[in-house]
Amino acid sequence: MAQPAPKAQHEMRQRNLSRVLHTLAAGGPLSRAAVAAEIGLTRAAVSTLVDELLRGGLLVEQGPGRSGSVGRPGTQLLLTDRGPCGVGAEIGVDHLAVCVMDLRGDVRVRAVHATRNQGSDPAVVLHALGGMLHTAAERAAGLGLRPAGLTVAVPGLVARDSATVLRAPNLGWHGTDLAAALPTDLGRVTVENEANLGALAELWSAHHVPPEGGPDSFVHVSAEIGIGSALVLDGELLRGAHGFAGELGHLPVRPEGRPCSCGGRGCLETYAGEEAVLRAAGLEPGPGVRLGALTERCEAGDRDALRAVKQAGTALGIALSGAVNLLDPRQVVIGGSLARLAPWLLPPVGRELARRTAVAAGGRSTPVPVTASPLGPDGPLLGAARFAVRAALDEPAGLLRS
Amino acid sequence: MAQPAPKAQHEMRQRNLSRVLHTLAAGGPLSRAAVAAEIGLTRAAVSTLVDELLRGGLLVEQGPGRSGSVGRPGTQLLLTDRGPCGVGAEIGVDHLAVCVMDLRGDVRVRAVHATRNQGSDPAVVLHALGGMLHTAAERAAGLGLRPAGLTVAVPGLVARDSATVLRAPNLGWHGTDLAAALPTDLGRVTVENEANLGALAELWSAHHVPPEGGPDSFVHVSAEIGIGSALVLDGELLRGAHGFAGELGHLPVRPEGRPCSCGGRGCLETYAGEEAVLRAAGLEPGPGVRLGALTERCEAGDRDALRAVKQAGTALGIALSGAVNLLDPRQVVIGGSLARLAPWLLPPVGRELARRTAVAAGGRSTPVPVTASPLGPDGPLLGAARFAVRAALDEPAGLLRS
DNA sequence: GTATTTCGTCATGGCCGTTGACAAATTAGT
DNA sequence: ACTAATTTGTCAACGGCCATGACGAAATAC
Repeated sequence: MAQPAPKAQHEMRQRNLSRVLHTLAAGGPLSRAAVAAEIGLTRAAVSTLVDELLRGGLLVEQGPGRSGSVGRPGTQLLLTDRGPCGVGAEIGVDHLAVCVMDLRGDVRVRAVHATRNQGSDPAVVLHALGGMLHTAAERAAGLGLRPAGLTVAVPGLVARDSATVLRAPNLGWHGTDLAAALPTDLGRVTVENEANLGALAELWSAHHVPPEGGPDSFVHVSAEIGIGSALVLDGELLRGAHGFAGELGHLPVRPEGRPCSCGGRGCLETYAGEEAVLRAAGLEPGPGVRLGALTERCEAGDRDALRAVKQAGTALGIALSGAVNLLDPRQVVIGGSLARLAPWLLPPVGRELARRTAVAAGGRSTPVPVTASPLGPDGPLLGAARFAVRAALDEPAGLLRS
Repeated sequence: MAQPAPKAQHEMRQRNLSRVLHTLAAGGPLSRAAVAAEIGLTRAAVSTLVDELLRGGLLVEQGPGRSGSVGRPGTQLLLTDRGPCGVGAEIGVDHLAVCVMDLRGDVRVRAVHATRNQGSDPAVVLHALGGMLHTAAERAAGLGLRPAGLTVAVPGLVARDSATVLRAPNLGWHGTDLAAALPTDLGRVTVENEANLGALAELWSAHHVPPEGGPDSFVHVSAEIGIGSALVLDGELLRGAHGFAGELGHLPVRPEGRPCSCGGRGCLETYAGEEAVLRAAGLEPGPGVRLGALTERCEAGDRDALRAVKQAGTALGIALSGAVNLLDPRQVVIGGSLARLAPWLLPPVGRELARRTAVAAGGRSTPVPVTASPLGPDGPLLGAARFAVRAALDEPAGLLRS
């Protein structure tokens, strides 16, 4: 009674419109007939859907395209590069970043500011971010783009309402409602953990080829100051009952080992966290001394650095073998700023995984492949923007102009 | 062209029929109006759906029911206790079991045979099981029930096709196609890991109350000879990319500890597996000497037994804290034959979890609750039967008679 | 140049949920 | 006891949406 009963028919139409959009987003230019074959509707039905999307300005027609096969060539359909777009933002420990992505997935506007956000006042940071978003939106408007949604990547735990930062120790924020403090003219605001968005960027990126049978599953490891991970299982991000899933950094690696700030003992973070690794390499952690410095030393062949990374890799491998035994993912992806350490990190990780999962997981002959994400540190920002784009494609009704 | 294009309209109808059935399965007797309110359709639409299901013999009307509120009382609808039913079977290490469940979820026929299946010939065991299924189906027919599907619980890894047992070390089976070797007159045959079915039984059982906001997430621990677990995340069972998810027994607990049969070191199984615990308690593992014997000693206050269980609980707690940090479940459930050890197992498990996850998981004040499943060793069999029932309810088209 | 194949469109039809109204059955109030 | 109010289940009319089948259009194959 309260709400006017969701009309199952309209829902079906919306879903089919959305399926056309997603099919074109995934498969490049396609003809109506190809779309129909892909989503299992008839050509006639797809025609009406496409007409509606063309009139709404979400699709454009390219002239007849392919030849090489018999029959009349189809008119190629493409998502527009004008009109609605997604906006992504990233609040890092030492930078702010913003980018605007059109429906095709191309980044059209991008800006980064180096700032020091550790222990900062949320209001100040969010004001600065708001300014960046404002100028980015203006530049987008110059390209004929209008923002349809904003997604913000933060290095911390986000409540399941996707609006409030519960705990971001590296920023010093607790219980900050970002959605309320950011511009309202960019559409719905979604806040998400940066590791999660990095994993989604990996899942949705063009280089990522899903396995033959259905959606992918992988563990995506990243490291800002702590060690985080994101779990993509059957093509879906696992957020956890409270939104805390993926705390790889606190998997016990040596149960009675070093005490950890979390109150436990022997957590992965105390062996492979940034601070621990830097110390092991003989570097004094501090502002400016981050993983980048370690990477340089490794590239230079510094023995202490190499040894420290190897030890961290071993610890990471032990924790990951737990995750692999538990989740049976198709692969493990090293992303974020850790990706740059991959040349030295992957061998020990792979070694531990091979030791500890080969037979356990049912005698599979080849252990889980471990790869480094080519997106590297760009993952969270790109993932945020694409998250906004996909959210827009999910609701065509709100996008159709006129 | 090959297949006649799935008609999206029929699919909608099927889904709505199924939603009516599931609503009644979950919510006991309801009126048409109540069903309509529950699934968000109009009363008129639900009326046509219900008529179809009544004519098909899947529902029955009870006389007008509730009073106590104003207005005309609705005629109560109920799933039939005749007609289609689900069949569950369990192949254990030392028993075979079969049960028949009607659409309401009531067990109507049940049979257990003690047999020794360790290292057995699959053909012999499956022949015996086939005989039990045959007599169970006959008894079901006497009650007016006709089997609509069979689900088999096995203590081993099952391929993602849900038909083939890849590896069941306790039975000594490898690559056995069960679906092909069982009676074909019981409907579609599904094979599933017993731990997974135990977890689903827990998820679907009447005593299980889902959290206010959406579906539940939990880790369900069980132990046949090895230590297995099943992961229910957001109301869905996680099977893993190869069907091997939940191998809790091979999480590293002491990375350089005891060598494990899997080739790794310090796996949970080497500390908390049945054989390890029995030895630690001073019992010689062997046929007939199983966890039951240990339970008796604990009940009798045997110090060695109590100490062994406590140590196992500590190891289990360490492994589980890894799982909890990674997955952020709403609770941990101890099921299967382990449930009987719960009085002695839960304290050390809870202690380790409290130490190692309290702050890590974002400062939540109360650690994850750990409970014992009241279903105990019945879980897998009941889960199998209910799995078959739910599969039937998912496809009303195949159930409607005449 | 004709046959074949494929594409996109059109008119028709069927299915299905909604809308709005109505009779039936019960409770609340006088 | 009688009326008003409320809720239930049903019916007829309506509208939306996809399927069907046929058609012209545009390319290739022989």
